[in-house]
Amino acid sequence: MAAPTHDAPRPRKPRKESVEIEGRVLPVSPVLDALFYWMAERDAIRRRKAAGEAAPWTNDPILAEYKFTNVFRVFDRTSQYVLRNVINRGSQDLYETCFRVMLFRSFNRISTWELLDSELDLTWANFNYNAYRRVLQEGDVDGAIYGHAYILIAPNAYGGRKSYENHLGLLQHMLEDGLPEKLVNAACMKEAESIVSSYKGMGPFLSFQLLLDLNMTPHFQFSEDEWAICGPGAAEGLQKIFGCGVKGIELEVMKYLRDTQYKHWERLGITDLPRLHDGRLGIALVDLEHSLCECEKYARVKYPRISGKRKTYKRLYLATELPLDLVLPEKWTPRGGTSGTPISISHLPDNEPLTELEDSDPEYEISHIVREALIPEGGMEYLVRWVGWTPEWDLWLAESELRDAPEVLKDWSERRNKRKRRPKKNW
DNA sequence: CTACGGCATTGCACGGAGCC
DNA sequence: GGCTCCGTGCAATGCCGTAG
Repeated sequence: MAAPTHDAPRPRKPRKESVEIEGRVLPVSPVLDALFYWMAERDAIRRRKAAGEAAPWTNDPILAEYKFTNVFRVFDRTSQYVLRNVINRGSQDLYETCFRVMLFRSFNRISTWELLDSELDLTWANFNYNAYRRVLQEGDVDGAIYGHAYILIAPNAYGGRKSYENHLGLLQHMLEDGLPEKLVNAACMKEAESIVSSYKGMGPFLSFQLLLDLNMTPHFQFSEDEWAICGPGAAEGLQKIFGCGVKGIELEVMKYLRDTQYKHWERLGITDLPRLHDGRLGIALVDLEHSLCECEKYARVKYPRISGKRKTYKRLYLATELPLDLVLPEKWTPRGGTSGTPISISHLPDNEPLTELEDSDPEYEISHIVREALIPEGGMEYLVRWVGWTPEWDLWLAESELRDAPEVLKDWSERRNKRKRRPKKNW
């Protein structure tokens, strides 16, 4: 059987590992190992590039071919820009810093920021709705005001006709409402998120992303290892690992992954751990959330048969011409000790092994066939549903592997024939 | 009353088709 | 080969309808 893609050797049966989280027994797919492997290799690529090594920086065909963000959000291109040009430049006053960060993320596009910066004095003290509106109106000639990292919704509640007018209105309203001060007084990021989410147009996910940016400023020291919003991409990634049983307990499952990370690094023989800097090995909760989303894209290519909402991933990797010169918020770096670093890997390695389901029942029972497909080598493969397992555990099996279950094949061919007759009504 | 699903809406990058 | 046109997809949110 030829393996034309990066498809891993296919297990003949569903994997028997499972974990118990929040009282739920969740089966574990190969994407679990892919997650830890992806995080280690993606961050190793970053460090190889930063060290000035020549391309290619990886032997992994998928990481070489497709574009993925960093394990650590702060190293992504736009975050680096925000840190250098939005946060570190200009007044460090609470309202001014927050204003600049919120203005940037309103459009999330470097060229828009630079347009505004070239025309206006980007301070809250001198903010003028109409002046900003005019500049954006002129910048809108090619329709390129918004970046594409997140889909930004123009809240109609702010009286404008164009999206950017509504976003300017939202920004002005948040500042006039004293949002920076409210956030500084919030006890934790979760509380801050509920404050930001109370504004129309700011959902939990966008609020969380904004708070991560604000947390790079000197004014905030929210822990990024205690709480996170599990975005849609990360939730999808979790489902590819643990099945649909993760619904509703995403945060707890992410905490489980954070707490057991050292066990997984060791189990997989990964010694070159991802690191924010040399004083801090491993990943925090927010990095995990970020990585789960990317790993889900990786899994679309590597495990196309583990189904998800989206089937393909097309963004190709293009090597950047500029050498990497990455910066971190000053307060994050470990000069003179560990205090002040927001990411605390305080969770000790947890040596509890994955709970193995008893091997007493090694045979998996086929419930029914879901689909069939001709394979290039000739012959037929069947997508098989297992008794007691959800659709994401469906496996493609060759005809020969179904020899022990002739009644399943018979049932399938009967149902298929019935279905084939139906569309004829249209003729 | 809440919770949840489905759908509309949003801006724009990307990639393929079709044209010169 | 280079250009435009157009469809698709995205780390989202709001709203409305239905189920409980």
